[in-house]
Amino acid sequence: MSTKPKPQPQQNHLLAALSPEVQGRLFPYLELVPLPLRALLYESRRPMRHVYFPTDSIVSLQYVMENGASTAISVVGNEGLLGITLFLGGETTPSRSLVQSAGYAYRLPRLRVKEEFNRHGQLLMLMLRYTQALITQVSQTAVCNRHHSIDQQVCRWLLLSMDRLSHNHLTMTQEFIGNMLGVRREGVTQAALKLQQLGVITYSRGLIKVIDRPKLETLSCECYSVVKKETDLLLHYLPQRQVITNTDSIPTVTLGTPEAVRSL
Amino acid sequence: MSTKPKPQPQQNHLLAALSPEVQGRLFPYLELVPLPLRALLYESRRPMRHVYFPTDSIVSLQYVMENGASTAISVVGNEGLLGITLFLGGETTPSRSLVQSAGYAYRLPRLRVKEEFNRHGQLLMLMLRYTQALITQVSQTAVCNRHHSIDQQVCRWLLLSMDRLSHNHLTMTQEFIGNMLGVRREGVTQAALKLQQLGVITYSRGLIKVIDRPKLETLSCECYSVVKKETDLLLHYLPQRQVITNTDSIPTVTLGTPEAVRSL
DNA sequence: CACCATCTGTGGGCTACTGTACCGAATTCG
DNA sequence: CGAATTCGGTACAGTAGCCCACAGATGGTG
Repeated sequence: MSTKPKPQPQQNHLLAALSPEVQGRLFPYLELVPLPLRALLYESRRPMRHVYFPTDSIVSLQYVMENGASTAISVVGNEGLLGITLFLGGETTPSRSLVQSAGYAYRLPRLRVKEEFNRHGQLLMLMLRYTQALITQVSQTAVCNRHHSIDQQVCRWLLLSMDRLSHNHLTMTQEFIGNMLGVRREGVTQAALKLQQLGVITYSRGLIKVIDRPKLETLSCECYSVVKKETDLLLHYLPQRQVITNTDSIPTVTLGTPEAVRSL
Repeated sequence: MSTKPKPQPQQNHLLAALSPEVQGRLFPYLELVPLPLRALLYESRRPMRHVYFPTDSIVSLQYVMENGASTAISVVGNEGLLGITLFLGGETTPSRSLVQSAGYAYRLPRLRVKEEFNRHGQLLMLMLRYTQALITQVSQTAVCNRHHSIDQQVCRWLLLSMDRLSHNHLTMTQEFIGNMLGVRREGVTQAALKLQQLGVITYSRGLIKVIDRPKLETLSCECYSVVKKETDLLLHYLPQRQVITNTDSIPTVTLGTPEAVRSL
């Protein structure tokens, strides 16, 4: 606890893009929470209490069917937020939010979001833009599920996950990837074997290292680049974008409550 | 042209849900446009000029891949609108909008939408709610593409389309349904044959009649009902919902310009 | 060190869907 | 009316992914 640097709100692109004025209003209410692997941020059809802004964690939106099979419909990292439902007006969703890569997130109580939302300023605009990027991702998942091979989908998944981390390795088992893509573990094994033989990745017991990222991109289907480009377009050229320069200038308030998060 | 009743703005659920005040501001700018079968409202990645509110037409959001294969990612009828991008802030999308069932829509120039949007009132709220319903539909398409059989998906498609019409027949060929679902025409033929043998539908040369709707629902996967329930929840219990009583009390202004719409 | 749980690799049989090809029936159009 | 086009039905071989079962490998734990 003493060695690791504490994540800063600005590591989340959306929070970073807010003007100092809005940051000043909101940041005092931000609460830093650790997101352990496989924690559930939201259960499906349950009311949500916070909006989460990941700093170094990755969270998947996942739909679980009546028979228990599941599919991830999108991936959210420090480029986005969880809980769009709260400002879209629905309160709940059919999907749930599952932590796919452990890390931290800042969260904001529902009430604060709505309050800021009603000022109709930057936060609204940002959230709406992000919503569109998310829709693109969900759409492309639908397309990919229909038309592309498991091999291609594994590539897409690795790339999407990598983009949301600052290093070239992922901690996830083939079984887990299978759950996310909605395919069998054996299918993922076959895909992983091929990628390893091609010298694109190496892996062992849940630790995947990406060696040749450019090649990984060529092996993926177009779905990855469509999502990537669209997300960059919508979120990377934001007004007021702040680069993280001095990491200790902004006060963060409460330290996390793990047990509040962990529900499975 | 003389016999058919002219569609009224209130046939669109979203327009109908607006208060008289907002209606008074917006309706003078509504333009009625006919949407012929297979017209393209928006081409992918092209700027949009209007938001469309279908009255009795159905429009599909469709993604076309580099190799020409396509998949519909959602269906929009009089419960919704086309052009969410315009208020989400993105201006364009990777998907295109294709008329799936001919009819009419009212459209509003981009500028008017933004103007009304900036008032941060009902229209914003409505659009956001609809956006969430749309996300649900796209998500469920992704799930369905992954896990369900062509038979089930055809059922889902028929039901989603039926819900957006006021009668029990659909005008679409098996080839067309194949394009929408992203499967071969032959697969749709097999599914249609089964449904006909079960006495659920009859069809001939692009005209499908649904005879036993309850049975159709049981044959569909859960994806249909998830979308249906979520949409009802979000949009059917809207504040200020107006029932259409007198159809000629509200003035509509301009008559449509077909050639402006037809781009394929 | 021995054990155990977890993770990964492999094989056989099965099914749904694909690609291709062809044909008849219905409808439209010159 | 005859030709052309569209729509729907059928057949067959090929394959990707599924279900099931089992086995080897790795790493943590008592």
